[in-house]
Order: sequence, then structure tokens, then C-alpha cells
Amino acid sequence: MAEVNALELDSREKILDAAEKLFARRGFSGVGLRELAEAAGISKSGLLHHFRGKTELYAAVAGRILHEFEKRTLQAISAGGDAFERFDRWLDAMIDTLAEQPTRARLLLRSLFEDDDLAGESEEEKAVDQTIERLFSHVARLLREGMEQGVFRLASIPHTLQSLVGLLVYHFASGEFGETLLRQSLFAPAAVRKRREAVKALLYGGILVRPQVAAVQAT
Amino acid sequence: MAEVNALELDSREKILDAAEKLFARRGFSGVGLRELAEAAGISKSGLLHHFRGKTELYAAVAGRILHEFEKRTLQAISAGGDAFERFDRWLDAMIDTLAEQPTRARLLLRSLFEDDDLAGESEEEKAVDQTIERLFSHVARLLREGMEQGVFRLASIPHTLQSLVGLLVYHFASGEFGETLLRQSLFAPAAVRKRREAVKALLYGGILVRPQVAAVQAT
DNA sequence: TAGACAACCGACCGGTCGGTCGGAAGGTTG
DNA sequence: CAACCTTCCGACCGACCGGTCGGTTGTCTA
Repeated sequence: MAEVNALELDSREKILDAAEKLFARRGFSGVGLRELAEAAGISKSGLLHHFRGKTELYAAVAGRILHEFEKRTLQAISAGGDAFERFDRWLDAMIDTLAEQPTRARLLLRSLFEDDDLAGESEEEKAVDQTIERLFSHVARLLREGMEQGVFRLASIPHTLQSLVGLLVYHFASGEFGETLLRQSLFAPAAVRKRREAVKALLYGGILVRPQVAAVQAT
Repeated sequence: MAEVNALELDSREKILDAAEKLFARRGFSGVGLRELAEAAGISKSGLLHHFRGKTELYAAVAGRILHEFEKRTLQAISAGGDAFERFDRWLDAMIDTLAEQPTRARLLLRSLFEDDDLAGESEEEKAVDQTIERLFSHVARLLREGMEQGVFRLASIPHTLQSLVGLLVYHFASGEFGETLLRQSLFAPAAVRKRREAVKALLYGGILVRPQVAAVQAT
């Protein structure tokens, strides 16, 4: 029946969009199904027709975001170039992906560190965990190649991955606090550009004027 | 009345300890007062005798942790030495503080990025925000001094602060995911030592074998 | 001894939680 | 036409939510 809005997306998509926004802002237990349904312009029972339950909906939201990150990671990494070029392109891709949708960083961060929250056994949640694992293994492989080729200093790969998450994801997830610190929106084009520069300067040169050639050898 | 346990701490402390553990694990809205009270070995009404409400309890927990970080920051920073020495000592202090109590990183991270969750107007919550602000201003001052003295490369101070939080706090807050990545507890002495090395290697030398003297000049 | 007070409790409040159920409406297929 | 399917809804469920209230107990002070 002709709705006012001709573009009328799928209910499923509308629900996912609304849920992404709310879950990102307040977390899994901070949002109720009623509020979720209302934000999606549907009744609670209508919502539950599309998703078996709240945890499945959350997993679907997380999965959608994680697949986007994996897609962009593969694009960036599999294009040509040496390890440094590919890594640099990957950094750009991650910053783009995080910056173009303010909800993504928060939801990604939550998926990582709230994992143990009701660590579910459902199929959907296992799929989310597997996507995370795959995503990180792509980057781990790139780091390993770079180290073997003598482009990157030898370092613990898991720790480097953790550092990258910290530098990239946390920043864009830091919300009000980050905006107070920067005195502007985290997502304004200028702020994103500056973050890109800051991260690359740190990763590629450290913070010191006279870099120490790391007394600490890799282990 | 002679309890079995002679050390019997204050109820208030017991509540704070239990709340710290639970809030860190599942967040503000993921824990109920009943569960909180039971974990502290007291009734819900008993708990509410000590704290006016759930948000005040949360603020008290966050405040206690933030004060610990501020104390250790001031200790590390105000002892002698040039900017590099003081910064290096501060890094050690932060890693020690994060590592010696697994709940701290998670709660600190939540205090930062869940700030907007019911951004309360109560006195206690304002005090928490002020402590965070003070804490970061101490470090900002140190960075500024280091840059003026030519020890640190010129860089955006807010972005450097964000990077430090990302490198330090996120790692220790990453829970199950981090442990899967490292294949060991995040808090085992060896893992903590390794994190310290990884962070310092990154900060002091970057990730490249042939560091680029940052094409990107500071802004 | 009386009074005040802090610490604590069980019972209870209105409201919300995630989830179920029995349909209603509309489209498609035979 | 009937049979079926998808989409969506309101009414309802038991459990739990944060918070209040009246009362008991024990300790400390006047």
C-alpha cells in the first residue's frame, strides 16, 4: 500500500539501522525491545517476527558491521604493493570505515570488550566471533609478511594488533570524552584528517625526536 | 559481634569492591541492585542505606579508581628528571595500576566512552568528570613540556592522549578477546611485561625498521 | 535509663523487561 | 473461490527493575 515515502526500506534494514544506533550508544543491556521497535517504526512483536530475540538482533547488527570491516580490509590488503604500502592503505581504509559512520567504532569496541557479557552459545554469536577472528588474522598475516621482509621491526604480532585497535577504534568510540578533548566533533572531516596524521606519525616514527632503536628486542 | 573473619571490612568497602567487579564486567545497566547487594553480602535495602541510588554507587566506584590513577600519575610525574624520564615513569605507573587490578581498565574505559549514557547532572558524576579532566591535564602538561624541550616530536596533544589511552587502557580492558589473541591471561606477569615492552617500543621507535621522520608535521 | 542514631532487613510499590500467543490484513497461488 | 504465506499487531505473561517504607537491633551518649 503506497506509503508516503517511496524509498521505504525493508523493515529488516530499518530495524538493523535503528538497533545499530541504539546499541552503539547504550550497549546491549541499556536498550529495551520496546524502544528499539519504536525507533524502527514497528511494534515489538513485529520486530520479533524478524529476529528471534534480542541477542540475535545484536549479533546481526555486530555481524553487519564486522563484515563491512572485513570487506574493506580485504580490499585494502589484497591490492598490490609491498607490505608497507598495503599496511598504509589498510590504515586509511580502517579510518575511513570508522569515520563514515559514528556508530561503528562504538559497536566494534563493544563487540570486542563486552564479549564475555553473556558469552552466548548461539550460532549467530559464534559467527560473529569467527568474523572477528578472520578479520584479525588478515591483518596478522600482513604484519608477519612485513616483518619477514624487513619492513616492520620485529614485534609481537598480537600486541601490535591490540595497539592498532587501541589507536584506531578507541579514538572513534570515545564519544563525548574525545570531543571534549579535541574540542570538536570526532567525525568532522578536519578531525578525521588529523587523526589519520596523528596515527601515522606515531606508528611510523614514534613520539621521540631522537627515536630509540628499541633497546627492547622483539620476542 | 565476633564474626568469623576478624578482618571484616567496612560494609561500604565491601559494596564498592563487589560493585567494581560487576560493573567492570557487565556495565551499569547490566547489573541489578539485588545482584550487587548479594555479591556484597548485604540486603538491597542495606546497600541503599550506604548509597543514595545506583548511579551514585557507580560514580563512587568510578571515582575511587580515577583517584588511584590520579595519585599514581602525580607521583610518577612530579618526581625528578627530564620530560622523557618522567614520561617513562608515568607509563610504568599506568601499566602497573592497570595490571594490578583487572577491573580497573574496564571500568576506566567505560567511564570514558559510556560517558553519555545517562549523562547525569548529579554532584558525584560531575566530580568524576572533573577528576578525569584533571588526570588528563597532568599528562597534557608533561607532553607539552617534553615538546617544548625538544624531547618529544611536535604533535597534537589531544590526539597523543587519545593514543595513550588506546594503547594502555584498551589492552587491559579487552577481556576474553585480548586473551584469545595473546593466548594467555592479560594479567600474568609475563604478559604485563611484554605489554610494557610493546608499548614502549611503539612509542619510542614506531613500527618501521627505517623510521620515517614523519612527513606529517605537527599541527 | 532514656534518647538518638547508624546499620540493616523484609515487604512492597509502580513500572519495565524479554518473550509468547492468537489473530488481522494483504498478497500469491491453485 | 479457498488455502496458504508473510508481515505485523495488541494483549498478555512471569520475572525483574530501582526505589520506598516501617521496623528491629545494637551501640553510643546524656
